[in-house]
Amino acid sequence: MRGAASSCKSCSLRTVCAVNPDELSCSRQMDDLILGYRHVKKGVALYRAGDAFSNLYAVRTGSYKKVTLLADGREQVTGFYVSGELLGADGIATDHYASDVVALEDSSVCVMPFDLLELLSREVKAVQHNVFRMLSADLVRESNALILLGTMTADERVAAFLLDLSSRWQARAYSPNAFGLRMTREETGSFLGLKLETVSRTLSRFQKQGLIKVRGKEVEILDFPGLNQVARRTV
Amino acid sequence: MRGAASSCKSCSLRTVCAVNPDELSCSRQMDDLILGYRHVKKGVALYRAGDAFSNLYAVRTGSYKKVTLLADGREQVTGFYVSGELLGADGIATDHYASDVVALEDSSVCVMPFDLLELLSREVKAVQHNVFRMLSADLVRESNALILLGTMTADERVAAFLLDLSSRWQARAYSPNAFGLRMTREETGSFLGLKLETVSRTLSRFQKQGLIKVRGKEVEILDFPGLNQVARRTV
DNA sequence: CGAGTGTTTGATTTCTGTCAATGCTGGTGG
DNA sequence: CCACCAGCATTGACAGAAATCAAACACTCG
Repeated sequence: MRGAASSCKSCSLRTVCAVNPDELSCSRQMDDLILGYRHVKKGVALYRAGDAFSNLYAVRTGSYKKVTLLADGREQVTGFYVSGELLGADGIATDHYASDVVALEDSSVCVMPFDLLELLSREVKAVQHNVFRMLSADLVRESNALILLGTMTADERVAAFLLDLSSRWQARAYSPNAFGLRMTREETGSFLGLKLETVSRTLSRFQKQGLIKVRGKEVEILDFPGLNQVARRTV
Repeated sequence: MRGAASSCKSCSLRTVCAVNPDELSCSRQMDDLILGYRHVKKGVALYRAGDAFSNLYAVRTGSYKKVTLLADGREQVTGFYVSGELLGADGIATDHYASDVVALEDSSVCVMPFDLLELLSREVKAVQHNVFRMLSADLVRESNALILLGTMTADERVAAFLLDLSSRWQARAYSPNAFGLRMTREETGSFLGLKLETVSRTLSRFQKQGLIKVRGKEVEILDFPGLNQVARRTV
């Protein structure tokens, strides 16, 4: 467990926090912003729906699922988050978080007290701009998820899901060809608006078609153009 | 067409712009912010995906649909917007709008140049806080739409849709019992992830069940508890 | 090594989409 | 003012995709 004294200069999220990672004056101020790290064990909630809102979080390590609950107990995974992504923005509107965020593996976050972030946003234009951009990017991400759920078939959803994961790993300098799914088939299905059996069947069929190789949670993409075609994207 | 000189004091959106509508100093500053009004004829786009981002818009009168396009030409309605609601936030992330927004009837918006909004946000804490809240509220709204598309049956979607419209009309001091749908069955279906025939059938069945009365675009809710039950909400 | 969770696969059902025909309504122009 | 037209809505019959129910299998973690 790292202390609050850790510097943002060593944080892989500097590019998230600062518009320009070379902009030292900014990242120095980010040091004031990051209260510290918080480690979250697999299966444990970073926060729960209804908790009083006070912090935004930036994923440092590991991965998380965001789960939204219905009144009748049904729940849906509304997002997966990996390093560099922002958590907690759904709490700003009502001063209470609107969802549960649970670690899919042992993970950690940077803790950013929102009042400090507001303060810093007022002082440093670049920080303000970046906070707005992060919130807006969240909106765009959710819009894309809406399209996925609203207009796509099961095949298209699974293909798009794999390609999305691939590009996110690539953006983090990991292999876009082979990666481990952190989530179960059920969680994947919940996110994609499908049942776990459908996800499993679809992955199996993709394998038969030579598009991918699956073995449990390990996935390898063998045919990107083919998968893109299934997802009906223009490469 | 009103000019830029119009005052926010006479704008129905003051409660959106200012945290506290009585806070005159704030609303005076909002006058500087609102560049002016823009009228949008039925069927005309307020902005299109890819347009350079420069303004946020607050709906003054009328109603709008937000449409997101897929690469292959398919499109989905990702939201309906009425007075007091915020448009354009999806453009912040990339400096280009990510969707089309089209007026469903002759409508108007307040134009808020984003750079001015950023400036004012840095100067006035209350404005900053409110902008964050509006963006966050957008996120929560989209999360709810995700749940609708991800876990609900056709009946539940249509019931939830009617109840959502009802509460939005009520919040604007219109009758929550009877209102006119501004959107076609096809647009409704696109938003709900259903085909227009399914929407039509479901509405007809709800009417047979005595839950609502439909006549074309006119809807009257006869049995709120019943409709809530169909939507599987806790009143 | 065993228990329990997670995954795969199969058989069947159900819901929603698709295709098709008809009807309504509001706007336009003669 | 009325008739016509085009877009929108309703309804029916049928097909198809994904859910459900069910069983067996594979990991992984004590």
